[in-house]
Amino acid sequence: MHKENNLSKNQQIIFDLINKSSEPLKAYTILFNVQKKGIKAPPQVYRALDKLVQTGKIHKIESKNAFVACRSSSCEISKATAFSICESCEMVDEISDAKLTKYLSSFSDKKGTKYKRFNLEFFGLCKKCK
Amino acid sequence: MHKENNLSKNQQIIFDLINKSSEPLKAYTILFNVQKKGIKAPPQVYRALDKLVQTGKIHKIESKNAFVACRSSSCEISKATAFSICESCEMVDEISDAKLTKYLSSFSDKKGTKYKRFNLEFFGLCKKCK
DNA sequence: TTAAAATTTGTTATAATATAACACTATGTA
DNA sequence: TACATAGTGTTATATTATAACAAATTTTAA
Ligand SMILES: [Zn+2]
Ligand SMILES: [Zn+2]
Ligand SMILES: [Zn+2]
Ligand SMILES: [Zn+2]
Repeated sequence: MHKENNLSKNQQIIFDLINKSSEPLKAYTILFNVQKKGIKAPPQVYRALDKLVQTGKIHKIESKNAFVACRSSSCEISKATAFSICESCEMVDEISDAKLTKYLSSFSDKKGTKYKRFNLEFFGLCKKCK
Repeated sequence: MHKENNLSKNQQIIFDLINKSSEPLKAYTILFNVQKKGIKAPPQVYRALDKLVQTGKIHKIESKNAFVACRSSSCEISKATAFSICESCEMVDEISDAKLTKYLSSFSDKKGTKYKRFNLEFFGLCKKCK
């Protein structure tokens, strides 16, 4: 019986919470919300988050220290992430743009160096806030 | 006598330190290194950092919670920042690439929304580490 | 020049984010 | 089975960042 790509109990609880959320969740907000399910301490949350990030189920929004579920068809297990972030309402959307992904994935700097991963964060006002 | 775009004493001390550094500096590393100059507490460091970021003299590397001096001719007071980050030696370089800046500054998402600022971080191995 | 306004500083305390370390349990593999 | 790998629970602590308040300095403009 080989291992399916299944999540462990804590990983599933935390993924479900993030996946249902319409906004990025912070680690301690997550902790507070899963305490009734038996997850009581920060390391339990951070370990699950680490694993979910590694496997591309969620992403960390670095400028906010918060986490969102992956919604992209082109991020390719987190090698190529792009987000739009509203500076007014804090809403975050993952950008799925094959052309953008291709452009950045093939980018090479002035020394000709190519990179194996990127993370891009756009800031502005979302449709609702404009 | 109008205000030149000069830095205050603490701002200058902290900028000099970051500017001389060949690697990103963290806030508490900075604090430790400027204590002999009379800057004794975290708020003094964070206030100077905030101001230096606002004025585009330095940038925060979000994935590392660390700060580097601006070295770009095309970041336009931090509206368009791009960095390469070595996953082995932790080296960070600001990318100055007019074409990249132009491409991303004019990017609009599927709803036609444009953004006023972006931050891009590339990850890989630097020349030395390859 | 002088008084109000804005900025910067110094200081103490505390909030928010993240990891170390260790003992133990569950699951996958041979 | 037995070994390895991954996940869990727990306590303590490290790291990053801000709140709040008083004082000093610099800028602006009457
Ligand atoms: Zn994704
Ligand atoms: Zn908004
Ligand atoms: Zn710059
Ligand atoms: Zn390197």
